[in-house]
Amino acid sequence: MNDSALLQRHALLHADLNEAQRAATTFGVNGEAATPPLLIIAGAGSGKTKTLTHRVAHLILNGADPRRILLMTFARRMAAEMTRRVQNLCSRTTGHGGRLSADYIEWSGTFHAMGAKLLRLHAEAIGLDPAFSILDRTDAEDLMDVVRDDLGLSATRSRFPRKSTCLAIYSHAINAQHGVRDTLLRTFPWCCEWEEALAKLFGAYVAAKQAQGVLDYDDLLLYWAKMMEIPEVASYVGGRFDHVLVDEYQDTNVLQAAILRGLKPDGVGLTVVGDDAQSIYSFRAATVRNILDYPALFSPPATTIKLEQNYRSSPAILEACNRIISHATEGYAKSLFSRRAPAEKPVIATVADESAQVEFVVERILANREAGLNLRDQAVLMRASHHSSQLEVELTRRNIPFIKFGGLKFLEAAHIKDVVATLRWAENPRDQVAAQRVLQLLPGIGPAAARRAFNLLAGAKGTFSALEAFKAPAATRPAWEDFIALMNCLAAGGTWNADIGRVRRWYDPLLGERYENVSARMSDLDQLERIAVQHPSRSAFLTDFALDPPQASSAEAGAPVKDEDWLVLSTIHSAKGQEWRAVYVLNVVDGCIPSDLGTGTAGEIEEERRLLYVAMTRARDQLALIQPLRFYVRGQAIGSDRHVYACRSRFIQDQDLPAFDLLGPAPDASPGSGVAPKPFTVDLKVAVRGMWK
DNA sequence: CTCATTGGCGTTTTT
DNA sequence: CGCCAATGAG
Repeated sequence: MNDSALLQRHALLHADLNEAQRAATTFGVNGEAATPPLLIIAGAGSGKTKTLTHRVAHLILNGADPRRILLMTFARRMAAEMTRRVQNLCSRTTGHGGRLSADYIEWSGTFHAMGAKLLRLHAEAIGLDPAFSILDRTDAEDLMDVVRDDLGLSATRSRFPRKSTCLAIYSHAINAQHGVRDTLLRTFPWCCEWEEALAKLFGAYVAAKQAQGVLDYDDLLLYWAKMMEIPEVASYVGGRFDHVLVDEYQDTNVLQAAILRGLKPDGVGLTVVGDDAQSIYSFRAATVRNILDYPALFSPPATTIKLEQNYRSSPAILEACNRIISHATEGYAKSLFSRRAPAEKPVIATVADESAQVEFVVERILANREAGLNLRDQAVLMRASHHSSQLEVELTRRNIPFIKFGGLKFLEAAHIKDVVATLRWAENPRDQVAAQRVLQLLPGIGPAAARRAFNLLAGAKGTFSALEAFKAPAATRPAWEDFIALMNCLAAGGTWNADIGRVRRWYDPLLGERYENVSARMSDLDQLERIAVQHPSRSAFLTDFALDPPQASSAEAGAPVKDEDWLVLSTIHSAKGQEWRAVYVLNVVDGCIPSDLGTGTAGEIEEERRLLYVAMTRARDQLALIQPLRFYVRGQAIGSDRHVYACRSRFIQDQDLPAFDLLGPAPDASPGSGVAPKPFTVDLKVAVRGMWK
């Protein structure tokens, strides 16, 4: 291809970008010269993904080697989407895919996935077992529990933090890089009295992980960061990549920032993208300071480019969103604008209670479908996963297909964990959590026997035949030989295609005895099997499955939904980066948004505000915020009707109301204006919570 | 030591 | 109410 034709094609690549997008796409790309650090502040709906993919394509078309690009995104599916789009752009521009297959961007995924890949690659050099297994959160909690028992901390006159809290504290300490004391003071003040015991527990937890050759999620970042603290290693690893690009930078934590600094100390080749107004993961120790302080990290400081034109939402919706975020205490120096045609205002719908909310949402969804809007163009968002349970019942009853993101994951269903644990134990015989789980599936074996059997194995270098020496209880004996044969066979390896089938022949009968809903669970296992065989090896499958479990749970819908069209239900957190033509936000009341668990500090409240902002900015054409006036108190006898009244979310102030159409009984209207059951407004939830103090 | 039952406690978001 | 942990019977 001659030069002018090439130029034309490149012009094509940038043709549908606005000026700021084009600047961000081409910034610093100049032949062989170094690419200085860049920060792209991308407002909601401003074409962030488009800009980032164009930038990657632009880099490649200007000679960057795709194998030397590191592209980190927030979730695995965003990574897949992005590499696909990069490939499309490249092939569209060069005429053919040529050598620019998306496979060439080998280093694309979440921080955790990239950490796992890098650590496995260098495992031997840094003293890790290359076959390390990865503990998901519940596995890590279980291990924490085992260790806590060993230390005798369970016997304290109760009150010792529960295993999930222990892990949360540990995790926060790692990710924020604070000591136990600081972490407790800042984030878990009610656990301060246990500082010493917790420190001991964490030490033992780390030792246990190392003895068993397992890493938890935090280790994937921690060991990576530790690698980067050694200058030779840092420059070796950093030298592997010419360009490092990070999406959703506002939701990274200090450990991740340290990794980036280690990779690219002078910022050359580094691009980060994010929106400080959409930072919603501080519970995971993410800090908005990362993105705010990024430019000053380098000298000269990194260049900042802002994308402020919103292509997603109608002006009416955008106007409402801008108002909501404008109340944020930290000023966000950004003003989104839209050139889309005007459209209907977003709606605040006041309804009597949660049942009426369900009714309202379902009716609207169906009306929209009648009017030509597919179910998949619509989504229902909520603060907490369980807020949609009533709605799920109703959708099922009416045969409206839906898929739910967030909340309980496929991986967390007990029967799935059973099968995966079996594979994991075969892969890593030292993995105690997996071992205990598998052994206790056998009749007659409880925690104690499982432990004895596991210890037997530890002495025998992990050959499962050692289990023959185990004096199995009478109830176990009939099944024992077969079980050993199974594990031996799995451990021998080399038969990955048949592995799951083997496990299931052994496990399926047990499943019937242990659980209800056998057929639904069986079909989950079928699905697991389908996913599994798409992976080249057991190790690849286990890693992928721990880091990126299938998002949606099929528990609800049973079997039916292989339809083309389905409605999306999602937590606001899981809705990040997505958009729909019509969006419904449930329970826009104080106590839900903001959650009454998240109103401790001013910072927490600000994050809840951003959460509402994220929810609202997902909408393209239609947005409805639903506000039930009363909630039934949970945890009371059936038939009684204790309830509490709720107020509109504090984030929507009276002066914002002109940006909305108000439906139903006027929310927070002056007393006596037709809202019969609402002669006064109080938040009884505070009083009800007080009962627990 | 296992398995079933009772009683108490707390109740978000996720890689 | 639903989960988890401690308790009691076999």
